[in-house]
Amino acid sequence: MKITFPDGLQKEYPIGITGQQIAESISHKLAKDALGIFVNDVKYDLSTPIDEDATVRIVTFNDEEGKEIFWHSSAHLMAEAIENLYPGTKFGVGPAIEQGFYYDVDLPEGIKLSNEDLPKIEAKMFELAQHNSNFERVDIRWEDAIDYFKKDGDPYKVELLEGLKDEKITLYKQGNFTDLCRGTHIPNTSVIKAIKLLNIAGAYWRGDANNKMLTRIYGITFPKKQLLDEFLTLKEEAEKRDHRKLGKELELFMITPAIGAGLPVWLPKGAFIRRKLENFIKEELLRRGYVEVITPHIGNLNLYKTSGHYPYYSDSQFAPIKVEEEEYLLKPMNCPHHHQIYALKPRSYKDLPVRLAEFGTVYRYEQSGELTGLTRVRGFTQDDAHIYCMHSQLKDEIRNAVELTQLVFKTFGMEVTTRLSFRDDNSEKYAGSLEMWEQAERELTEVANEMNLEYFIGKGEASFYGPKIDFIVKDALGRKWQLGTVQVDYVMPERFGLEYIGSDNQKHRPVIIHRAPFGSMERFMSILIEHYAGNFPFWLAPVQIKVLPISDKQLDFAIALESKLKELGFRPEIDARSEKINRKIAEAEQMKIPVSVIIGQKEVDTNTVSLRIHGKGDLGAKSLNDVLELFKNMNEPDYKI
RNA sequence: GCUGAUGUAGCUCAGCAGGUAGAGCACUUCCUUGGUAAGGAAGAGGUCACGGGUUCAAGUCCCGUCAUCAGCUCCA
Repeated sequence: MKITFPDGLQKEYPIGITGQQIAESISHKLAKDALGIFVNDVKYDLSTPIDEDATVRIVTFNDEEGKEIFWHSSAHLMAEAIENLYPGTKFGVGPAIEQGFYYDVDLPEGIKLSNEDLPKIEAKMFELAQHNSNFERVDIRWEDAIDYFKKDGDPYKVELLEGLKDEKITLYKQGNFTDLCRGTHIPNTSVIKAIKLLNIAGAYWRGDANNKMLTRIYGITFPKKQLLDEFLTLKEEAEKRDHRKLGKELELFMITPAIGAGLPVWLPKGAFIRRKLENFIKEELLRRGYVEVITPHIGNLNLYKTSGHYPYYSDSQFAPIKVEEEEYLLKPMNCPHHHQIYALKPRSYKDLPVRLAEFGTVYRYEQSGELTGLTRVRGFTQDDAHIYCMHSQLKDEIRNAVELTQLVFKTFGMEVTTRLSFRDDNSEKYAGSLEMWEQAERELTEVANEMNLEYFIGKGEASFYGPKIDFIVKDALGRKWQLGTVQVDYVMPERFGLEYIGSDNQKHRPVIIHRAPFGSMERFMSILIEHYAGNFPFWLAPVQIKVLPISDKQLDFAIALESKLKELGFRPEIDARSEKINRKIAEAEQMKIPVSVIIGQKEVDTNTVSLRIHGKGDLGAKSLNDVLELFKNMNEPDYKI
């Protein structure tokens, strides 16, 4: 039979040859590194015979799919180790994830694991890996599988099987451990050379908060010790970028229980950066025909009953405040307030689109276990706007909003993924008619396609009033967060009875776009801090230039320079202490200040300054004029070092 | 909210067989005026998260609360 390789090369092989044998026929190294094989794009074990002409692709740890197989098999190995150490453990699911794997386990009565137990499990895994156990695939009848796991006393596997009635059931066995698994797996445990269990946490069975909480153990493995070391180094580096750590070190923000959990307080330096971001967006809004409005932080509860936010999200809002028989809600959203502004007076089609923008602070009662730094908080400010337009204008307005969001990510050089967030089949979750939804989803998709956006579809990720385009970024620790969003809304215009007079002199419903390019200022800042690792570019840095006289003799010159820089609109700071220059430099570098200018007697005599750029080091003496010109250039958002 | 872990000086952390706290950095004062990542000395600084309990005695053991961290659930 004919086997075709990814490079187009074809070779003749006997029927029934396995992936492992094909690998061997190519090279010894490939045979050693091979973890699985794709046969006509279907994942096969290396030991499975191939019995017809096919296109194949052998995967190793260098391929994403190879890693997935490797880590999935590692999860089985961990399960084997756990069963060995804690007999009677019941097993849930144990998949590979982006970085490693986990297994959800239900430990025997009375046994609780903590991080201290992880090395013990690691050691057992390592020992079992050395046994060179093969992963054996067992095809089995559904009834027999049920029997097996019933006898084994594993209710979770039985429950999983209930959902697989009409499918082909396979078990995989390595050493003394057998698991219900669709595969595929690495040929042998011996390729797992480096093992690190990372952490341990609770996870509800099947992700349902009503179910029992199982113990989830996360780990990662590699075919080489060196790869593990690299992974751990990278992880350490990532932890240094954590915005909570940098926020404290650089004095950007604080969060204190004295004020309240999840209620961040901006310190002068953090507040400065945030204002810079706001001003950046404000200029864009002006250019794009938005007008700014300001609305209060609380509003009559009826407003939120009308919008549906109150009933829908009642358990994630702060309780209403009662004042003189009226109830008020700390606003969880800005939209209803903006709708009132739209509804203030009759609107003509000639006035549309009306684009109302506000940096609106909203308050949501997030579950205590959810709060993290600036990324998930109870009070935050959205760079919010609502665009009221005619249906004929909708797609252009969506495009404009998406472009603005893209401009943000481009300016800061952030990597984003784009998600079209659509409804799912649970109609109870959503307001409005199915036709409205289909239309809105179609329109969003059309714009996304016309703009050549690379996107994926998130079913069930829509808001209750409409679908959206969300922009998602990863933080330093690899967790995903939604930042910018553009949402189409046919529901709120109905609920608030919004209208405009068309050219036909009839009343019509406008469509609303909700959009926020940054999303939440707090969350955006958290990502921005991590993105720059605290090394803010010149135009954003709260302190741009550290003026460092070498001794008191240059103090006057330094003070004069500082005032001049201030006059020119820069943000300098002088270090006039009687400390050695090394010390002053060390501290300026540690505070990640973009530029230091060092002034010794040489500089005073020649009217120059010695320039030092953060991360680049000493650039030597420069004339004052050259330096000022450089600073002027650096002060632009698009300046690249 | 749930599971688990953690909470000691402004920061980073040590102390834990229960016998009323310690380091480095930061801070204050003094000395030093030094050319590209931390000069020296002295001093000051703590209701050991908070509230109960056990004990002759609690930072240390037990219970509760709050907060933080990891993950789950949720996220307009």
